[in-house]
Amino acid sequence: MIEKQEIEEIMQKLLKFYEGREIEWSASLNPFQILIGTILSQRTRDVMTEKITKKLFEKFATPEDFNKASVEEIENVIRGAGFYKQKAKRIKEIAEIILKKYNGKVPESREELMKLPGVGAKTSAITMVYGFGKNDAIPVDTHVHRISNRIGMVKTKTPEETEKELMKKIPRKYWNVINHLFVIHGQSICLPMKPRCNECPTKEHCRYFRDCRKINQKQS
DNA sequence: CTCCCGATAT
DNA sequence: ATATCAGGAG
Repeated sequence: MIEKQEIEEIMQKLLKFYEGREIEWSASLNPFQILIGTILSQRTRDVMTEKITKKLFEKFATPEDFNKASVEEIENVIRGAGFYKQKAKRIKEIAEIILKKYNGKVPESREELMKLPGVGAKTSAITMVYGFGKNDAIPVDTHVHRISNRIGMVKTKTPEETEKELMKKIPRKYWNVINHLFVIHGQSICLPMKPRCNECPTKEHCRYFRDCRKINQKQS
């Protein structure tokens, strides 16, 4: 298992490699929009998510807008995203809860966020990090889970375990960048089925690369 | 563990 | 044709 010192090196290499590719989508959105956009992104490719969130926020922008809209109206806009019926229903419920229980403001704690329907560990963490600019959580999505296991930073079965282990091993200064960094990495190089290990800036640290080499080269 | 669920990559 | 995608609830 890889320990802290080496993790520091890996993070620095990734930061340098992806320098200049900062987050642009969250900058223009408020916490409520980050929350809704993140729900839409669940198990949905982000090219699709981007298209849909843009359309959606042109029609409805505030909790009031969503609360007034019908579930069918929301469905019609977000159709194309995975699980769109569930998401439409949950988005409307969230808008109502935020209006009535939280006075129109997105709750600024993970516990409260996770009480909302459709908001679990990952979505609440994303909202804290990108919506409120906090670094008290590590958003673990499929990319963070896959990559941290491949490299050998953790050895875990579930994203929840991964977050717990990563919080022990990753210095806090990286907590609010690791998600974005690993998502870019996971979409461009550390692909799920056919990773481009030859192009990877972390290959000399990566257990997956090492073991994969030993057996044979299936690089592209 | 299953279900939600459409779009796209392989 | 199958695997996977910025997952979460029951």
